[in-house]
Amino acid sequence: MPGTTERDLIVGVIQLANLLTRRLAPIFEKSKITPQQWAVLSVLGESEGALSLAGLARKLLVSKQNMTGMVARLEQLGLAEREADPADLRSSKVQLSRRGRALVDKLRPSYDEWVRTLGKDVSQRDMQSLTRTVDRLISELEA
Amino acid sequence: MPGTTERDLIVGVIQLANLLTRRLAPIFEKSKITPQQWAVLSVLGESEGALSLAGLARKLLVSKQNMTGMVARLEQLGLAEREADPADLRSSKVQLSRRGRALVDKLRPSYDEWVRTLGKDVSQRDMQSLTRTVDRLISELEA
DNA sequence: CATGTGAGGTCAATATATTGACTATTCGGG
DNA sequence: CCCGAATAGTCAATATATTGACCTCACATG
Repeated sequence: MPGTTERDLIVGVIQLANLLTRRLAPIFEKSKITPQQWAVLSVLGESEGALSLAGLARKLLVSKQNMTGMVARLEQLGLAEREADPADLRSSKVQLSRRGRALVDKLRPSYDEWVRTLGKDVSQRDMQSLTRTVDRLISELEA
Repeated sequence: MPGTTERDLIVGVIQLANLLTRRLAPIFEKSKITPQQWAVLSVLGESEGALSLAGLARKLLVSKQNMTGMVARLEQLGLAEREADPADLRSSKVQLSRRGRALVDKLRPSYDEWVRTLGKDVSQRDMQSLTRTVDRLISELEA
């Protein structure tokens, strides 16, 4: 088959992740946040009460060191707040600031709409299959 | 459904990409290269003749600025070589060095084996569906 | 053949992400 | 009760990735 550039699944997933980030960025650009920052804010918005930094890192499957920086930047932007955890002197609790909450509420509809539009060239069945398989592979690789 | 933490497809794909990179790293660690460097070397290994930096960037769907750095590091490692393109004074051609070629040949089997083992908890049908849908979404987002 | 557009490449700034190394605190078992 | 192991967090180094700004060269159109 001449001309068929076999795209490796691994390379494909990494490229797709980069492309998603790139295409998503304009939605958040006016609010001066990045898609990854959105992911953190979104988790914070859905969590009852505050989360520890390590808890956030586990939920988003990134290293705690990475989360240290992410939260520091969100704090810098005035979107998240940290306070000491009285029950554990090592730990701190992170939560949305009032501005952070307002931003999440404001951006949520645009984000959801973008995600809905995403698979427009792909059948709903294939999109559901994709989500399921991605979750399975994540579980496999986490173990 | 209490306890069901809906994982967003976008977030899932990004997490999967990060996990794949993390789990793949040990294969390349002894050779002092990263999974992304492997991707570049692999493309160079399969291409007839040399590729321009911009051509490499297009093939791997990253910015030319990123590719500048990637190739510089591969050159630093003695795995790739650049030479001026006589047909275009702006451009240069990148190709594997002898050491680079040897490294690709050496690592190829381990990489292929790792990829084959990847979907062991997932049916072959779902893996093929995944590959197809990832490619479709990439096309959609590239447009 | 001159000029403007666009393509190839680099550099700088910044965000994301990893690991390694370290401190401080918690917690379980002897 | 105390001590070693595990957990929470930080800092530093490095790779990946983006955009913006800029230079050089190619090429088409007038």
